[in-house]
Amino acid sequence: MDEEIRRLALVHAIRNALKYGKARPGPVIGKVLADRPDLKQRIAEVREIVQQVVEEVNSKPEGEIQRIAEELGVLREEKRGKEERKWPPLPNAEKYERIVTRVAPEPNGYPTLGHVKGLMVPFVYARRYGGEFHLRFEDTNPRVERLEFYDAIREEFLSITEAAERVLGLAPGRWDREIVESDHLPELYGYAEQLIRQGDAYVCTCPAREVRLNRARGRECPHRSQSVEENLELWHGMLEGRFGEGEAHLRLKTDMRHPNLTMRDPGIFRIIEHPHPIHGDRYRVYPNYDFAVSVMDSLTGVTHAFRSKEFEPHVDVQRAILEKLGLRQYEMIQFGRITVEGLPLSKRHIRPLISAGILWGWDDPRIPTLKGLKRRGITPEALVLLMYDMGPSKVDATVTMDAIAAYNRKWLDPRVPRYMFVADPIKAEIEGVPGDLVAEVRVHPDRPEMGTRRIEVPASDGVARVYVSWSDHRSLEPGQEIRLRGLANVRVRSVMPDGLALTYLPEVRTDVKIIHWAPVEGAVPAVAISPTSAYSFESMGGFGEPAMSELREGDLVQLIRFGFARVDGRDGETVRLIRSHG
RNA sequence: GCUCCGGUGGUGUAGCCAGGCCAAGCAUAGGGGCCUUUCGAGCCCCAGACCCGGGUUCAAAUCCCGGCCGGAGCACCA
Repeated sequence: MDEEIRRLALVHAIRNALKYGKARPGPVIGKVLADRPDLKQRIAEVREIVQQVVEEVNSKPEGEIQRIAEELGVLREEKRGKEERKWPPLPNAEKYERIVTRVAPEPNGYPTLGHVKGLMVPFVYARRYGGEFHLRFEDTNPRVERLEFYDAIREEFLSITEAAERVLGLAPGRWDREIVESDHLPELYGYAEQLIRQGDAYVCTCPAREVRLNRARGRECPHRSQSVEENLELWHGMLEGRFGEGEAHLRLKTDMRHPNLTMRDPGIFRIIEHPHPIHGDRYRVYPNYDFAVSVMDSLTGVTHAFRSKEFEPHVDVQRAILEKLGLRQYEMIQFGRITVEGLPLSKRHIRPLISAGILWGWDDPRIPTLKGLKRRGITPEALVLLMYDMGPSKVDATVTMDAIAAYNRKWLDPRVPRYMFVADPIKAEIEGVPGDLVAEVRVHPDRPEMGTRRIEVPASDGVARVYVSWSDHRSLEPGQEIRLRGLANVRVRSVMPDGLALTYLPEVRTDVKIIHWAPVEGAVPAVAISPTSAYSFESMGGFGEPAMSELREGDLVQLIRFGFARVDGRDGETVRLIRSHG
């Protein structure tokens, strides 16, 4: 037994010594105990043995340690995996035969980066557990919901789930079921009536201001003691239109002195006199969030419901509703929200910027709506990777545009074609060329299978003309040798304010400054728009190489020495590009 | 005010619930290098952190107590 401990200690001591030069007893004890938790009972013995072993190891010369390591087959410590730690197992997963998760957005606006977490978390878990995943529209406030948002959510969510399947290797298939909550209104009315009959809900006709005050002070109002008959009568009055909006609402009877404010007789149904995007004027009474979400989750078999953590105080309310209705309970899990540094994420911030004409619309590339990110050239794959790395954690996270760019670059770099785009072009004349020049460039430097492209630069009387960018132009000095990438080496003869005179050099050298260029003949006019903040952008005009005329809207490219960009469209001859990031 | 969460490198975070494979992981920004008739990309390397004080324990980023600082929620909205 002791021999076994000694051996284990030796392995870890050697490993520790290899890693840090000298072994320390503390970590070695830790590792021994991690391997053999049963030894915790005999901690004193273990300590002593480890102490001895570590001393022995440290007294040996390095070569000897190497030799022992080889003999024992001890390898250098490798990095350990951490993926599983970010996505911990679902609580009580074993209690359920089949895991069912859902994402439940309200169709009240265009989805943003914030929605990606709400979608990814339940989606990843459903797939991981081989369970079921639902998309449920929480459309119980017709005043703010619009039909176009249902479609926008479907569309954007689909591109995210598809990207997740590709990138994370999840089983394909978007959501297994789509549920529109408002289709279930009659059913929900039934549950409301059940609560009234049980004496667990009452119709309150106090003005909103008074209700608020009473809840804050823990005071009951007279309606609370109405009889079941009275409440049923009033409830039907609500449904039939005998009350106007704000004149009556149905409240759950719980405890007006409950320490959790949201638990003090919360409202569960209210009147909204506004046509519903799907049902028009058919209904005028709608459940509020707590009622709708808990009953629908329970009814549709959801086992693990995720929501962002500002709903935490509502857990009590929802559990109370389910309990009073005798409906099945399920796991409720909170996660932290995502914000993007320096960018407005909420509709109430974005909307005024659009009406003021500062933003071009909900797909403005400067804002983190999914439409905007897409237009900027941020791929759904990048968002999935980012969100997966962030995990389902409960802390609020602020994402920087830099981080989004880093993930996007990682995804895009090995895939997208390269083009040369010269911003703020300066005309350069190359003298002494032996004839027409031709550059044969790869579409992608590391992927020859993507093919090559010929760029021709015709010469007349020994002179060829190209554009180079202003930023390169101003850094050049007469006499300097540079290379026009893929084309030729040249020596700078003179630098004029609006031009450049170069001399052709026949030999190829790559240990000089290499710059990009575009031929004057056949150059494609282009403009690159760089988002700089939610309120501003920078626009740079220039010329691209001839092949850029074939680019179509939506194409993603890397503009050499300029950055990644997405083709936004075309204004006549001019290609309009949006620079995603560097 | 009440209730609930948090404080980990310059920045954003993982780890904490179940103390020991943590002399603390990842990303970003920074520094250095490599690649080259192709890059501002990529690849490699470096540097850098557990809010403070006390306690429990063989062992604390992790548990407990106190302090300081920050955030969120408190609708007939979701």
